[in-house]
Amino acid sequence: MVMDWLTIGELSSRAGVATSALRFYETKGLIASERTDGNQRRYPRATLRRVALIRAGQEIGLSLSELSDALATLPHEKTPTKADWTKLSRSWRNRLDAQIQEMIALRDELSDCIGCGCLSLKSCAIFNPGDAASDLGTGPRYLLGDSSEDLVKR
Amino acid sequence: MVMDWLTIGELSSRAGVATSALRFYETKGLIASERTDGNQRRYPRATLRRVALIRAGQEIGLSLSELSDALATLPHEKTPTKADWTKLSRSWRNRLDAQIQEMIALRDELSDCIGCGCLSLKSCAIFNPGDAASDLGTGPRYLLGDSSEDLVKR
DNA sequence: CTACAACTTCAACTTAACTTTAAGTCAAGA
DNA sequence: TCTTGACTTAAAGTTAAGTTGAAGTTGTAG
Repeated sequence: MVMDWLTIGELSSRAGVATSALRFYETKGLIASERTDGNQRRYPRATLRRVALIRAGQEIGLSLSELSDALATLPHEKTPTKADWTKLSRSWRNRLDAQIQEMIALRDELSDCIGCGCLSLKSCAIFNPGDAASDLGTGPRYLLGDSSEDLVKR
Repeated sequence: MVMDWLTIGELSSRAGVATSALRFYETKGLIASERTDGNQRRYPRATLRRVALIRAGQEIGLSLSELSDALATLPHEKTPTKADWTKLSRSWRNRLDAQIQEMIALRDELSDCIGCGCLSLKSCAIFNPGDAASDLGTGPRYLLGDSSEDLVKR
């Protein structure tokens, strides 16, 4: 007795995602459903894989809005093709690679720091405002004209 | 004319952190200040380095509450010793190393995925609920008794 | 002594990704 | 038919790490 349409509860337990999250994804346009006469959601089976992609993408570090863009190219009612997936997974892997490179660079800087004991912060890349400022848009930023000299004195 | 105490504005521009953030850090106990007769904050010079440590720790991916624990061992009014810093930076590097290892594992799984085209998700570690569930406490989790079979059929 | 920049507190707002609650409707087994 | 459990919506709550704004006070240069 294979169901072609899943209730939100079925999708929830099979995909391992709370119903509230599924409704939330739907408001964001990440997934889509049809309605019964009684106004209840029914999801096509392909949504199962769509949700799996969302989870995988989040694992990689993608935000829902980024995922929204990525999934926009895939059909809602059909399982994505091999080509679809190859394209997606390749770009995700590249992203991961870049993230890994960044973290390795950070670790190497930190290793240098340990060596210098950070009693002379001047030589310590991790404390260098110039570097640290290239972070997220919001949050603390180093102001123009600042130098790490200030951290060094005394 | 070296000042031994910094106003919040001075600390802000020298550390590259907004005054609002500094007040916020103070409410969290990450930094501490004395007050003038007129109730204005004055920070000891060592706070400069403390804020630098906070920034560096955030860069590593630590939350403020984790940093709170880490900084709790350091004196507020004095520059940390070489031993203090060595201990801290070593543990941070280990943490970074672990993060890097996790990401490399994820990338390798994803690489396998690309190979298999993910038309047989069964062999695809990245879609495996058992793995994905070991994530953050909040957010979507895979429920007991689920298997990735559900994602595979059809 | 007067301006005015810099400071003060407190409360409300921001974003992401959901969860929780309230109040009510639908579906299905006994 | 009745009784549950599953579903519906809308609004409010959650956490992190701050930012913003309002209303008032302090410090200092001229």
